[in-house]
Amino acid sequence: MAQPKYTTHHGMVDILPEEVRKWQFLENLIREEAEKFNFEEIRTPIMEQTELIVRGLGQMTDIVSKEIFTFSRGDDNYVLRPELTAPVVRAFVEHRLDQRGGSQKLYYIGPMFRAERPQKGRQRQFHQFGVEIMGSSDAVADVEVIAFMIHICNKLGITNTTLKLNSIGDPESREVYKQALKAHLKPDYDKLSDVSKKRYEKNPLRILDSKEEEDRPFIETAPVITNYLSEKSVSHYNKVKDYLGDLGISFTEDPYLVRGMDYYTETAFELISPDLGAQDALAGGGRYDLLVEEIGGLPTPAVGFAAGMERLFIACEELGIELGDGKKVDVYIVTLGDAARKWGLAQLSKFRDKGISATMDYMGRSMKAQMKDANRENARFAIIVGDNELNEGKFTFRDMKESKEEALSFEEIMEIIQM
RNA sequence: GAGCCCGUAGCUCAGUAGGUUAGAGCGCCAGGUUGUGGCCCUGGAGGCCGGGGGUUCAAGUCCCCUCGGGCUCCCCA
Repeated sequence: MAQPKYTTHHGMVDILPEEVRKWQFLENLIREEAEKFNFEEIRTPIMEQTELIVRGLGQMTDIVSKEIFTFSRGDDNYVLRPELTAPVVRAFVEHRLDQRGGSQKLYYIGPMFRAERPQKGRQRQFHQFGVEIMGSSDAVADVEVIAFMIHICNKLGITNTTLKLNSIGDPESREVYKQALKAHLKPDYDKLSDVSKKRYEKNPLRILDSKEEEDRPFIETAPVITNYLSEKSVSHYNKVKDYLGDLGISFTEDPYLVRGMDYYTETAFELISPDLGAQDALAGGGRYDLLVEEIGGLPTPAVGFAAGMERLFIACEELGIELGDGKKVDVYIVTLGDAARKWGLAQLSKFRDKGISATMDYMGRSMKAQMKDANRENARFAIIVGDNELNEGKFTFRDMKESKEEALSFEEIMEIIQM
């Protein structure tokens, strides 16, 4: 096919009507279930101040250093939001949501932007939903967040996932661990893979995540972060595991699980699916007890997660799960001649006023073509109108599924459809 | 930023060792049924074979460049 003159930007996709049905289904599900958990929706702008994202996620993170879309206008620096935790925290601080009392339970759905090379389960504009609980340091909050994440997957029918769990403690103990890890790797530095060498100074924790075969022996013998946690961190982590057990949520402890944003503390988790290909994380999250203060608010512990909506669709697809219904309409008015056409147009609003969906042909086509169209639109009923019907006040009312029809007055037709 | 694979109708794809006006199925439009869908039959529209250059008497088919897409590494949802 000749390439069209105008196309979407690289990594950005149109969502066409058939697909939108799935999206609406998922969005509705998320909203319904979030309400059951007593989360409230929050919506923030697509663009934020660049400084917020840089400070929030960390200057050295991959997202900030190479994946954000930024531009400026006058003195203002804009960034297309790459995630929503930092913006939600910004809103929390800006509007003093802490003053509403108690802990704040928020959820969100919307597009995010990262300038990466697209591949399966990865786009430059993609969609996430997620929740944030702000103000509680209790392990109950961690577990509710995780429970909601799993709950949505279960509702969709995605049950073959693995919950990976870890605690990365507080910054102080993490720093101690980092030094211990580097000390462990130093003698064998030359044998490490190239990527791991680069990470050695920049972000040694990520070496634990390495998929390179040559790093294996050194990772296996490496010290484990769990042994470097403070008493408080250990206690918190144990409670999380305990409560998860009470809820019957199984998990796999992964002491090598390290997440990408600097703001994470204590609990870290990921939900992995075997159906996603290389990008196997359906959702991920954790605690960020220091972020609110970092952004200028009062010290406020918080925990949250984000899930990739496109990835949920991929998982559903692989599992053969169909989301949403096909298109359909209650009534299709088939008209013959100008008078019938005029009449049909006027009746449409009468149906719609009663909550009945109705449509008709806009192209002045033959009756056969209109019937074909009614079939394609999945109409439940067709009303056929010509001069005869108009004169007699009786219309041909056809049940498309049953292939039965009879002559009825408009009032009788209304009555039947409303049943 | 690096690597691998792929670009023929709206969609899924055929196109023989390079050789006359480029094909199929589905979809779309119309007719077969002078006022009736889903099945069937017939016909039609729709392709500068992603674009440019080269080799050749001849290129969808071979070579180079370029654009676009997919997947992978890195990293993340």
